[in-house]
Amino acid sequence: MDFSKVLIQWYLQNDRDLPWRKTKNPYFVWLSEIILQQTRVAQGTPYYLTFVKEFPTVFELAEASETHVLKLWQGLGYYSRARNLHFAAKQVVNDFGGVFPNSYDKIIQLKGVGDYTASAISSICFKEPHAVVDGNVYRVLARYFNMGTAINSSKGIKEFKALAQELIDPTQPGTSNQAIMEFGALHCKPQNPLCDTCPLSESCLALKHKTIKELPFKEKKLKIKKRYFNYLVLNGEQGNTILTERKGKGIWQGLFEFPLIESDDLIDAKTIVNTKEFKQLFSKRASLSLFNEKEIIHKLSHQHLYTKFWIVEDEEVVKSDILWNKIEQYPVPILISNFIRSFSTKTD
DNA sequence: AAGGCGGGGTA
DNA sequence: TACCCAGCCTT
Repeated sequence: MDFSKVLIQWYLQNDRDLPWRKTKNPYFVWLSEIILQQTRVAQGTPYYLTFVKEFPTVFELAEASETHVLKLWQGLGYYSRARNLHFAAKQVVNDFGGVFPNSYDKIIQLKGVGDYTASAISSICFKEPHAVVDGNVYRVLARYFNMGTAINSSKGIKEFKALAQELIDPTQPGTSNQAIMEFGALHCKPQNPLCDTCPLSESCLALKHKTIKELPFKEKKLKIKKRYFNYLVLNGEQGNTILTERKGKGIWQGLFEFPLIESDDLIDAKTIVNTKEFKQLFSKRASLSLFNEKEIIHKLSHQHLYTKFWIVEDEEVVKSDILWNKIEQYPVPILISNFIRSFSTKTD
């Protein structure tokens, strides 16, 4: 039995019961694929259920506000996915007449859809023989064929895609694609793969050459940057505070946060009070107190945020129209969400 | 071709 | 701590 046949056989006996597998509606499959990009099934599943319920068709999603979409996405990370999802819903309505595109070439025109996602949707929903190559596929192929090519090099990307394309079962591309991914997720795992009970162990070259632990190979590691965030949290007498929306490039675009002063290093209250930003927002009689003695280190995949929350009391503050009891309407990063929870707990 | 983009699970 | 997760976009 050849490679794909073995995996499909394994898949039919071991597949998980996941909500998006109950449908071939491309809108739902698309939702699941975007949500699951760089995201574990366990983390993404509740978000999928929320989105399906809130936006039963692409029309509801297209007509929603971006803030609403981001609010439902809050906590899932990689927020450009949510903005692109919303944009793509409008593409489906405006460019495709509200009918979800039915081929790889059309699907990949949607914002936020690359080769992987277009291959997944077109194979699962429309039986087009496009092989998916996600993190699971890289791992399974690198090990089974003992391939040392870096999976994050342009050479590796082409090589693995071509190999996956050769191996796919063209008579059932959707099942074939899901089989190799599910096998990578559950059996040929990153750490401690289950080689003892592997249906491919007889012919797995990495197992034979004892290179399982080295594969798949990835080039270099990214360097983590340190940043220092000082949030100015107005604790207004009228139950009011200030939030601002992050715009432009960088992290958390479209999400809300308290007024932020970023510095090159840890700074004290006196330094903050003397900044232009602080003087613009608050009066001279404003008082400042540190909420967290030890800075909170919020870790993103590419930067560490050393964060202090400063509580500001100011009777004469001018621009403050956000009410604490409405603050949950705004999409905020987890860092801010965690603070709001501990702050409101403390002041209750 | 390289860098940016979250948050959480696992060992 | 280090790695990785149903990747994509911008420069």
